Amino acid sequence: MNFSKNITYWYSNNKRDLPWRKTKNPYHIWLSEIILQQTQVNQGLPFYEAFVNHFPSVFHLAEANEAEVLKLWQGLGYYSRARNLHASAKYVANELQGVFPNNYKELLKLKGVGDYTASAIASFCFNESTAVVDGNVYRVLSRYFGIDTPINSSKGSKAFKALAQELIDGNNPSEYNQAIMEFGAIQCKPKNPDCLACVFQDTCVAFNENRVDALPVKIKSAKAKKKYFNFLVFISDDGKTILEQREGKGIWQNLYQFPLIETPSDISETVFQEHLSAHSLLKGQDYTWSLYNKDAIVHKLSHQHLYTRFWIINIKELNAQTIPINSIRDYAVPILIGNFIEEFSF
DNA sequence: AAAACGGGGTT
DNA sequence: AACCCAGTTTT
Repeated sequence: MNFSKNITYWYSNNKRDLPWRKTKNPYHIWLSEIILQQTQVNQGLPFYEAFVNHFPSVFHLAEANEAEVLKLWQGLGYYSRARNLHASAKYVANELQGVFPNNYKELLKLKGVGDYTASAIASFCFNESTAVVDGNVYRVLSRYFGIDTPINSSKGSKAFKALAQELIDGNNPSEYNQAIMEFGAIQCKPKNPDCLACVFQDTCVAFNENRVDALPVKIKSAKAKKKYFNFLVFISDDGKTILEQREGKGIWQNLYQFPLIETPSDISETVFQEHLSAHSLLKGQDYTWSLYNKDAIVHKLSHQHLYTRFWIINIKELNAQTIPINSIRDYAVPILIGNFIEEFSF
């Protein structure tokens, strides 16, 4: 029994029952793969159901507004995935008459579809023998073969892709690709893998050399930078507030937020008062304000730690583009804002 | 080659 | 606090 046969057999006995495993429809597989990028199955599952229900076909998705797509994506993170998903849906619907590309090379042309996702769709839907290499595959291969090349180096990504491609079962690339990922997800886990009940115990290099905990090797990323966000939650006497759409580069592109004052460090109420006095929206206006959260809310992204304060500003009238507070839940917002909206009694 | 890009779960 | 997740794109 070789590696591929063994792992495919393990899969047939241990795989989870997941909705995208009941279909070969490339639209559904594509949706699931984009949603699952850097996202655990349990987190992605409800979003997959929501997208399939809300957009039953690629044409429904293509005809939606980006705002609607972002709203449904709210809370899942990496919002470029949603923007690229929508752009690619338009491309498939309008340029390809709704017919998905049926091979790795053409799939790679879709925005948001890289090497992993193109390989996944090509193999799952069209039985093309292209190996997937995701975080699970890196872990399983580095341990089984005892490879300590950093998985996130360019040398490593090429080497592991080549190895995976050598190992793929050409007779059943779909099952094999899913098998090695599932094996990594539920048995050859990052921490406390179940080596004592592993079918590869005899031949796993890491297990036999006691190097399981040392593999895979990964180059450490830079520490997260701290940022200081002050959100201005305006409340007018006639029930309105202000939401602004984020634009340009950076986090949360095209999502909405309360007007933001970013400062180089955490600020006191005294310093905040100075910012407010200089604010264009409030020139010559009567208003009262209060700080919602005495301790900064720390919102942790992979590369930034956001120290956040919400400042409530009551004002008679707003001379700016406003929205009715009772429609605030229609807008796609970062979960940091969404949590505040749910928590705060307007 | 390195950094940017979210949010949630585990250890 | 560090690490990980069915990665991709930009710098």
